[in-house]
Amino acid sequence: MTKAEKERYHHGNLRAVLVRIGRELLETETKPSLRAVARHAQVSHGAPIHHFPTWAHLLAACAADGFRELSADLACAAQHSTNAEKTLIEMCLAYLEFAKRHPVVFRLMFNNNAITERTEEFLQQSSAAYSCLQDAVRALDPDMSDARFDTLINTVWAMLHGLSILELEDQVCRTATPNLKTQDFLVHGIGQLVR
Amino acid sequence: MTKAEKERYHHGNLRAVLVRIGRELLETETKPSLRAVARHAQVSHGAPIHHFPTWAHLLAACAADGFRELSADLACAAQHSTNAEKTLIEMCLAYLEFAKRHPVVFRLMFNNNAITERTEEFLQQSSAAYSCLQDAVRALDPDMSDARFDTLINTVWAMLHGLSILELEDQVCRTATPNLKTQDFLVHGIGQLVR
DNA sequence: GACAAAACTTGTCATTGACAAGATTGGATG
DNA sequence: CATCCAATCTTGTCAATGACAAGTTTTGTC
Repeated sequence: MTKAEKERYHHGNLRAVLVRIGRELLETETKPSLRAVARHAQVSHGAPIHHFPTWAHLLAACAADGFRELSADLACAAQHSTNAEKTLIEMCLAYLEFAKRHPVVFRLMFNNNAITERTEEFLQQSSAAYSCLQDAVRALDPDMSDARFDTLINTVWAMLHGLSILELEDQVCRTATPNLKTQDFLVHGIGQLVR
Repeated sequence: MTKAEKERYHHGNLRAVLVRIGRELLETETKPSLRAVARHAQVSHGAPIHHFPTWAHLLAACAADGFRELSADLACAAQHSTNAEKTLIEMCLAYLEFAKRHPVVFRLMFNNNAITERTEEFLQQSSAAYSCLQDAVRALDPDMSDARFDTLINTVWAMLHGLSILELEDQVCRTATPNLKTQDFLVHGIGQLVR
């Protein structure tokens, strides 16, 4: 049986479809809801409950899916670099790009006001993404002390995430002419931290 | 007429009370709502509408109130320092403390997923708070170039805000023993940026 | 081929945000 | 001081939502 387009009672793929549509509606609609997701998926309003007991669980799944995609982007950005510092910079730029490409889901992923259900899947995917960044920082100097590592990972991630939010909320300060790019601030800031 | 406890038809102070209760419910309840705020304020469910046309407007007012308080905290932190760098550090620590003290409102203030109504009051209070930080950065060297200023303000704010979020979401990495404090990371990071 | 579990539908309920119409109050004006 | 108007508040209503329950269809397993 092809899982493709058969109009059958058992959707067979509903969970993944709900997450995909959920992410779409989050980005495009002002008032996404479980029922709206169900309508777009062409199923009844009660169908999603078997995959997501509450709306919060679907949100957590959308966020987890975002982390999955982010991890992939980070891994992809890392694979073409020669030295460790360039790798880290590339990953940071990929992170920033992800934020700009999926603003709503990005905000959701890191907002514990919205993520009220910290699903197993959510925790797993979120820490997997963190691991990518941690590995890249550790690679700067495999022999660094624990204290140095803590300092680096926390300051780098803070800089990276903070600047992504600034960019997202359109609050990057630009008084100089010609304007400096957000990427410039990011590369400069990370560069200062890792030295 | 004392505006204090008179049980009267015209509340007289309702707008401020709604914001206060709104902020309280945001921090304590899992499912705050316009009607719940009205109940706690002992007014009918229709009363808030004359002060806040929609729930989003009340959220914006709560966020604006948060920015107001943040500005006060920043100003207070700044007034007892001698040199510009120490002043900036003190303000950063106050910012972090504010985030820890009001986690939900803090997340709200900087989350444009939730703030769908960018009220005049909200924009005003938010940029007022930014101004505090900008002034402190400018004071590091009143003669710095625009490019230098842009770089500093954006990296400092990114570090500060990013680390506050890390702390809030309990994702500060601590592998070293004894554990380093979040404040240590912050002071160290800011120190590296301003030199 | 039967049967149990999973997936989906339909129906229902309390709650919510938003709106409308009416009641009450305070203050400005004469 | 009397009047009147606008602001404030109440009550009632409606569609939409999340959550749940009960019933129906399908899948897969023995």
